[in-house]
Amino acid sequence: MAAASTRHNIIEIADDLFYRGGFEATSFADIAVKASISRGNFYYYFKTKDEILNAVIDRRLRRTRTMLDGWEAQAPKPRERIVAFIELLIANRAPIMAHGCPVGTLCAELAKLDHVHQERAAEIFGLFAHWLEEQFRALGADEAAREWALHVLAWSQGVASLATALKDGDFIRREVADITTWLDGRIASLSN
Amino acid sequence: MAAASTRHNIIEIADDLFYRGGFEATSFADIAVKASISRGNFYYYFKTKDEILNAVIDRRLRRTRTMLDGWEAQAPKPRERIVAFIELLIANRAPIMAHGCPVGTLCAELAKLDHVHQERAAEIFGLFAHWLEEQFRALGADEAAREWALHVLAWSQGVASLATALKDGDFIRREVADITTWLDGRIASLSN
DNA sequence: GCATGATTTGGACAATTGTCCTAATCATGC
DNA sequence: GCATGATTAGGACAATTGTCCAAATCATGC
Repeated sequence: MAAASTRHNIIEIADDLFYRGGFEATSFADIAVKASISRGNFYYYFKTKDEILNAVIDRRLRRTRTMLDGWEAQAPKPRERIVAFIELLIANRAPIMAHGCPVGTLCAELAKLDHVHQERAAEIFGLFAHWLEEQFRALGADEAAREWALHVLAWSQGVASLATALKDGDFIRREVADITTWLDGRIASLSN
Repeated sequence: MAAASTRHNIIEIADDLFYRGGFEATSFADIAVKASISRGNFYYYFKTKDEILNAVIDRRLRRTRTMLDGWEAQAPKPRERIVAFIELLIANRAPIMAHGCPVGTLCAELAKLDHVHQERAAEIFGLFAHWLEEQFRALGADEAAREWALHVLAWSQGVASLATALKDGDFIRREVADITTWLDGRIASLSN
């Protein structure tokens, strides 16, 4: 296999295992077995565990940007774009109930480990926050744009967190409906 | 030292280390060193790591009940009781920014580990949810009590989660103010 | 002050961890 | 078809993990 594709394959599998089992609990051996390569070959691509983590965070940053760009391309109205974000909770509710939000749980774990890459992981939140802020700004919310963006982000995180603990999928549906109602209320308040 | 107090001391230190560094990342050795006992003595009290985790969850459940009872004793009005819960976020904002919410992060980690005790840990959320529900019921919110209780809980979780990632203490203050405003809005809606 | 059980000690244990190395195998250009 | 560099394999390594044990020390009742 070409080097680039092997490398890509390792990152993809590490990404998935980090999400499902956590960063610390996932070993070199776990990734190597799942990627069907030897541990020695693994070392050829990544010298340390932090290097893989770094690559995984890079991948998530890239994929997040792609997803956000996709929503902008597909939905012309800012409201529909924000709704697309909120409904991620519904689309991913099975994995969320099993393993939580990929962003939130990684940030939480790295905070506990006091890991050097915790700020980089938090950048994924930064992407969402900035993008949501832009959407609210496009809706006409100038001063409140940042605040509302963080609010939507925090709300989603809370829903994911509680859904993981309580294993309640209906709760996600209800909260998503509430967030949407809140959003429309904000939008309505702008035209006054 | 008496056996009961040694045991209690171990649990107390394990509780703190689990919170600050996570369950998996905290080793028997870490706890033993911090508790100033030998690893052998540790084994005298707890045969497996799951046993300590179980004891720590028990302690957290007990302390949560005590805290909730305390709020009920100190504040006669349900609104003030709920506000006391919300303001936990402010009182504990330094540790929250460093290590997240003790309940949410433990539940998230145990979910990833697919740990047998994950339901027991989620019971701590259950205590808060049930207590908040009772307060809303006392305010006159019958049908909505459960929904509002879970909403407050999720909101708090989201604030903690984002504050940990962004290391933003002011964000906590703003969101706590928003939750309080929301609460008063709900209360006002009940008297109509 | 002796006997008994509770408590503590220090280390053994097999397994697993992240890291690192050497030798083999592969692909490619000439 | 040979030489060269990229890729892979397999295992060594010291450290750490959770678990477990036998022997020593302690406290207490008689």
